[in-house]
Amino acid sequence: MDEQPRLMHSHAGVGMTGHPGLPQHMQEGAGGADGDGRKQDIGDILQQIMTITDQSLDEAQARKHALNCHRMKPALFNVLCEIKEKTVLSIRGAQEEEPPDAQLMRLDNMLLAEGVSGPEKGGGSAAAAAAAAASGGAGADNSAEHSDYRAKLSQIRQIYHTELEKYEQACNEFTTHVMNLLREQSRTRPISPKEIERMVSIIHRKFSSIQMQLKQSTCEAVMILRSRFLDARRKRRNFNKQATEILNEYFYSHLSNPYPSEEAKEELAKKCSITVSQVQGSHPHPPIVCSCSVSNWFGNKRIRYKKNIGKFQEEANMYAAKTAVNAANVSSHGSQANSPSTPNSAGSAGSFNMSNSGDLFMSVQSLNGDSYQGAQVGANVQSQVDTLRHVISQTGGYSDGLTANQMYSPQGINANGGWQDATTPSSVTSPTEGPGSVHSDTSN
DNA sequence: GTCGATGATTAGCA
DNA sequence: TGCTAATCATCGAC
Repeated sequence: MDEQPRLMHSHAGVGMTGHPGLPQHMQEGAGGADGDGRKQDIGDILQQIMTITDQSLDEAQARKHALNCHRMKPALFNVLCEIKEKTVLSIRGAQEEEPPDAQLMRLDNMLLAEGVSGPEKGGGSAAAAAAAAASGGAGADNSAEHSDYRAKLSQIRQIYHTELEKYEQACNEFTTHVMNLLREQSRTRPISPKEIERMVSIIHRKFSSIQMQLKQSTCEAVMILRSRFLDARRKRRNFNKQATEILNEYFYSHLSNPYPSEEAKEELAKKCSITVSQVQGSHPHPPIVCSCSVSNWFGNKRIRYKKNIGKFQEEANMYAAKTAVNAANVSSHGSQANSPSTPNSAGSAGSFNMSNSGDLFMSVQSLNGDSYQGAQVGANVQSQVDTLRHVISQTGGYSDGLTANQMYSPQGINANGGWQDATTPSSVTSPTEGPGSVHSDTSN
């Protein structure tokens, strides 16, 4: 392998005036007595090179060896190298000078930031932290999501490193192979060490472009994972039946003013087990159990109820009855169960008690009321109203305020399309204030 | 795949 | 700041 440089150097500087490394007898031009003979030598060598492929392997090997040992070989090698250098390589060289790849740097930075490359971060990546912050802290369900995220990220990281290792190994192997091949080839072809170096750098570039693809794919995978995780909060999860029932109970029992206070919302959220995964992302203070979804729910409910009262009538009816029955039960047990506080009122939990009866009355009455817009009151409503009246009269003694002749506005919605007293919903006097509030509600 | 229901988001308003 | 209204996007039944 090292024979070539040695051969080259052994002839270098021997009588060279023009081409370095070219023996003097080759530089003396066509003139002179032995000029023709030298031309003949070169011609012979070239001829042998040209016909080398036509020969058998053994013959070619022998020729090759003869050529390698030929006294003119180093000089010829140098000349060819020089010519090659001046033509092909100079063109190549101009293209090879590239600035450091900005995209590769970006990818590297991103992988580092995501914790895929570089030292492994104990708690996952910055993305995980950001995701945690975005989803409102460390809820129980979130920790599971985080661990899931971390596990997947770690998987990506592992794949990335395995692949990277493979690429590096393949790159080294291929480089060594090519270098060996070129060195071997340089015995018979004009391949200078410089060109070998250049070839190595070309190989490295090719491999780094493959590496960049790997990095790009990894970044994409991380982005997908991250977006999936971060957008999880955006995904809609239906509340379970129980939660919906609790919210509906509250809504229909506060129909005149379905604007729960913050405390009531939080209480409802707790009761409904509405978790941070259902938190509206824009809210700055999401507690572990958050009322934001409750706000959403009430907002949606109010709108949808108002838009299509008739459609919700049956539901209203059902919850009114349910609430009345609950109230009856509470009363019969001689205790006042607590329910989530009505707007800005002393709150209570558990099934909704008689404090809500004012709304219930209104709801029930409105089922029967002439002014009820679009109410499709079924034939059973009247009997239900009677039953409820009976129940309510037993529980709270509010029957005084409840007469079938009373006119109620459509479920508390005024002529302007808004709820009565809904201009300042959260500060409105609650119907829970007592029997008086029933009148105040119903008077609307 | 369609469609209604429904939770979430957004702009605009008071 | 909280509400309404419109809209988006997803779920779940069919």
